[in-house]
Amino acid sequence: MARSGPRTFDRDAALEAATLVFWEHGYAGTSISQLTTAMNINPPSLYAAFGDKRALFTEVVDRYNATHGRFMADAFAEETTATGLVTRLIMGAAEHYAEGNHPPGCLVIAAAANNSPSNAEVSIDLADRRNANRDLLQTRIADAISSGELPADADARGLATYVVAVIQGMSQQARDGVNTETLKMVGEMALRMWPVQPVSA
Amino acid sequence: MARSGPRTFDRDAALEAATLVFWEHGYAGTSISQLTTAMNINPPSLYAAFGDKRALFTEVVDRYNATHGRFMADAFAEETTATGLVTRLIMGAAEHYAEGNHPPGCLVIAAAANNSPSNAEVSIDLADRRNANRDLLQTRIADAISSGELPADADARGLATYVVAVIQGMSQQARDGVNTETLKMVGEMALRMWPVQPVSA
DNA sequence: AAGAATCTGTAGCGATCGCTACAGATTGGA
DNA sequence: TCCAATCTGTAGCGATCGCTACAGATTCTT
Repeated sequence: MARSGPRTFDRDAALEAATLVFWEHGYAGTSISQLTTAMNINPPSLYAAFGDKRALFTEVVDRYNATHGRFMADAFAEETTATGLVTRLIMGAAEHYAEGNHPPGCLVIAAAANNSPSNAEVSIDLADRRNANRDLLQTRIADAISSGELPADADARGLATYVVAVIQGMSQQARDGVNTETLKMVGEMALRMWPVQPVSA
Repeated sequence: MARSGPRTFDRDAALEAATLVFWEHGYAGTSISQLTTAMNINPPSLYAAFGDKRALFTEVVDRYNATHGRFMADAFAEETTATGLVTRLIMGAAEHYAEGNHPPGCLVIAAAANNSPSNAEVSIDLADRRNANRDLLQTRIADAISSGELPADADARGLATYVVAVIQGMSQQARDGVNTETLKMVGEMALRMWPVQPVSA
């Protein structure tokens, strides 16, 4: 491998490799040694290209949201009704969380679950992102209530928290080995309590 | 503190202190130093009384199930119908997961979410316990289907996985700051899709 | 009364952690 | 052509990790 001149490793491929390791083991369960082995670079290259472990992790989370977890942002961007959005979020989780060609579940939910006090900021960052998603969903549901799409007595916060809880539970079940078929069944059951049923295509 | 003779620290109180630290930070996020500070003993006392970090963690999990998480075992032991059992499990989670006088959520769900390969057995142990709970619930639901309590076309595995996913999601939401009132709302929504509604007392 | 057993505190072990100093070596610009 | 800039590899830093050797000191048994 070259020892000078333009960077010779594929930064994007290295970042994807780091994503898989953090996704499986979490921030606290992943060492620099594991990362450099997976990324096929040495520590000084990791630090030169990414900053430090925490900066790399932040970039990994951004990348995850732009790739593997993109179905959520797409659902928010493309669905115009709360019912369509929620259906797509839940069934998207069912479809993606146990695909088998990457670690199961969701990185944003799982990767900072256990941290020491010295790494608390990592956990807080991911909690903030999850809560921002729930708040966005709550806003969409509140809009649907205001527009008459959902019943006036529906509770936006409760519904948003329920949907997020179901998705987070599906992530955990996927990590516990549950397959896509069962996750889809869970998704369908979860949607049975939705105030209005989506029109079948 | 005495330096000989009968053990002078309260083993049970020390174990409870360790439970709280593992519950909040998880196995990988908790150091021996944090444990000995919380338990108010020195490392040799910890090792003499509990074995090693992993053995202590196993004992902590047993203690958690016998105390804070006891509502689940009680529900299995005392409810005679699947509908009563599921209602009690979900509403018990809502009631207990955000009490405020201990870390939020469920230790069995959260405390081994991130581990390095060298600690994989810790994660496997907790996953096995969670899956054993889901399997037990599936058995109870299957029995209810056989006995006619639930419709013949109900899917025991799907229902059990749904219930466990909801409980796990509620644990994660509690850890993300959601309060008991909202968790109860989520529990009630989750139960709306149950094949039969419980008779109100 | 004395000694064995036991519990505890102090100090520190070897290993691993996140990270970096420094040198090798290539590329590109002056 | 030469030198600055940059990337990389090797070796290893200080700190922290899980854990323990050893000594202090009390209790209990003989």
